[in-house]
Amino acid sequence: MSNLLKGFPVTGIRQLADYLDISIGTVSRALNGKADVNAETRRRVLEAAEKLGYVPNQSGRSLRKGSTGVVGFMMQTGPEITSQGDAFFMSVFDGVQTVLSRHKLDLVALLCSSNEDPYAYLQRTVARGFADAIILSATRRNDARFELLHRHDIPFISLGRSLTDVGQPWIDLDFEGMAEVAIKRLVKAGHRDIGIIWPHGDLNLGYLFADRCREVLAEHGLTLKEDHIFRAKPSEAGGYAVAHEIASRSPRPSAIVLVNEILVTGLYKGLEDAGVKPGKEIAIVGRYSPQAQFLSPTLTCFTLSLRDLGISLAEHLLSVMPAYQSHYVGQTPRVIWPMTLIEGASG
Amino acid sequence: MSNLLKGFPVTGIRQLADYLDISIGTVSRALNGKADVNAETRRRVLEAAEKLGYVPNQSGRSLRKGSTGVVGFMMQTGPEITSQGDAFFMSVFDGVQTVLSRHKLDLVALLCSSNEDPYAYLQRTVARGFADAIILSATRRNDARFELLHRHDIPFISLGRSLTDVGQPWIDLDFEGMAEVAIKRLVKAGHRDIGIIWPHGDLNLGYLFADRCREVLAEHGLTLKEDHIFRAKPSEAGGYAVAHEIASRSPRPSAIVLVNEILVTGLYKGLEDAGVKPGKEIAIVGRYSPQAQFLSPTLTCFTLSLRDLGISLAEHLLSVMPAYQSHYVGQTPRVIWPMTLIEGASG
DNA sequence: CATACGACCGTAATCGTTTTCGGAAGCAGT
DNA sequence: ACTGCTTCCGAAAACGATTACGGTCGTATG
Repeated sequence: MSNLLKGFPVTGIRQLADYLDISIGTVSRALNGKADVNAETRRRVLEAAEKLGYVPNQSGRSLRKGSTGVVGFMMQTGPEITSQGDAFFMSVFDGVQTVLSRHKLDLVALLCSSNEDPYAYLQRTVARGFADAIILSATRRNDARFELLHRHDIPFISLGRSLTDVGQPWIDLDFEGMAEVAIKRLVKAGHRDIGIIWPHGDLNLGYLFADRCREVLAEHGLTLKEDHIFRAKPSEAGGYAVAHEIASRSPRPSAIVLVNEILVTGLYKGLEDAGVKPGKEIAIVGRYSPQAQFLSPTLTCFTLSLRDLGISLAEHLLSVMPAYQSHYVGQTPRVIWPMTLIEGASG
Repeated sequence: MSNLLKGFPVTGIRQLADYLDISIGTVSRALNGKADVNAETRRRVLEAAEKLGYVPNQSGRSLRKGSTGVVGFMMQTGPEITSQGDAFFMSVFDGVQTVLSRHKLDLVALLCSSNEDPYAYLQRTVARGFADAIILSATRRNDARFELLHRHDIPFISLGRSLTDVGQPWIDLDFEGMAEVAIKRLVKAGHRDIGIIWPHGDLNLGYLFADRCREVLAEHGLTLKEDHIFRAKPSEAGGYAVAHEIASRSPRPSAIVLVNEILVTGLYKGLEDAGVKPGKEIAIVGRYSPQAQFLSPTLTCFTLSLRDLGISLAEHLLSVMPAYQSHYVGQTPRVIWPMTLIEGASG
């Protein structure tokens, strides 16, 4: 009762029940909108809860229910790890959340530090019962995390395909379509020797992209030379470094296509410093990013609505969460997300 | 027992205890490193837990203990919200985590969507008992979140000062020092009419920075003209837009100082498009960001180690968490984080 | 031999919810 | 008056962990 006097938030359903002089069962039912509770009683409970600032304890609730009401978005921290910048994820998060909040779900980012194994991290968090569902990013060529979540029967969706397939939904950007459009455009412009920048590590998108590039080039009787496949760290500095490699290769490719959005800034500068003018002596086609539009010459790039991507991720995730699949129980959704070309002066 | 046969992770302490044929109490004590358990027994428990992949359920544990073992980093999502560049948060997170993981604490990002009130969001998450401690960012001039957390007696630290003071620790970048060094440098170079770009919204750092600029200018017999204080949205596009305002003002300031790191890209481009060459017809001093180093002329800017900042945040946070203040119980830490000048060609 | 003590472990209470089950009361129909 | 049905609510059993408490050994001490 002391809390009540101090105007403090009430700390348990017990206190609230005592205050109203009814049982905790009824209070719980009233709060959760169950059927068999008198309208007047419900009103009193709701009113008192509001007045006293009562909020159910999440631990107790999720212990009993076996679900937590939170969705985790797993990502790796560290400057050199993530292939995307803050802005990328912030926008996607925002989309995810607008959907989740309609279902009273909360989104948290599960931050796996750069010196911890992602698989072990994920194992720990799912075993702890932290989240009801998970969104994966930075999908690897073969991604053991898929199997882990599948074994634990945790609903999840991944941003990105993998060779590992456990029947889960995924959404992936259309890197193959991008490869096709980009290569055809460059070939049409007369380029015969096109290089690509391979994204770092073992991300699956690298393979998808490179393979499709090869195919399209082959359709035009061209090949992707092995030494015109460049590796770069996913950072501005990585772009700068790889620029010098590109510039010094002989023969030098006349055009470069890349899927990473943040290293293009460094790439431009590096090429300029090496005396190879982007857009004039070497064509560049890349991905849109907020700063890409301020490069000169303007970057020819592929763009998409990140917020819409987030919305779609959340909706498809909900469709595989048993407790939430209200609308949609069709095929496991696998979406290849289209990107649109912004024609710039760079290629 | 069925789970055991399938090689599945064990799902409760009960199963583990049955498997070992000892009581759950002993298992718990063994796992938590309590004193009165036989060394051999402890070894068996640890081994079995490892083998069977047992991890304590977080809900049960935190219900009993009253703490969750997670630290929340609150941030707002949405493309236009975050005023930081690229991998700002990723780097800070990484630093925070290296410290927290040593104490078996996990970091999660609490993502407040752009269409939810931050105060309400925070209220909800603390009431749910989600995190043991909180790190706040995007500190406002007057920040009610401080009072909220203080009322609920939740340990927290903020990245950024506020006029609201409830005795909590904070760490803030040395915007005043930056103002001082930047202004003095520009004055020394002959500038007499210096303008600034005000960061968006009601962030406290805007006031701190502007006030100190005024003071330092006054020391040199100069003033900060009202119409040379420019407002811009914290984005590349915002920088582009404000560039035209700056270019068309008459008289036009001969130098600009700004604290936001991401709008400088747009600013450069905007000024160029308006025919005012950065570094030649107008000096610019700003903040370092990964892409700033690739501007030309190179940006004169202030930099810091984001990872170290994260480490410091975590350490100071621990020092106000009763269960963790092993080392440090001195004064409430308030740190003004120094930044170092990188001399560029822009000003 | 009796006692005390330390080492180890099992029992059971506890944390705050949700939910099942059954009971009480009221009402209608026979 | 008896039965059956609704409507509402209370009692109590979970959920999975931690921990206070007490009990059972063996061993040392007098």
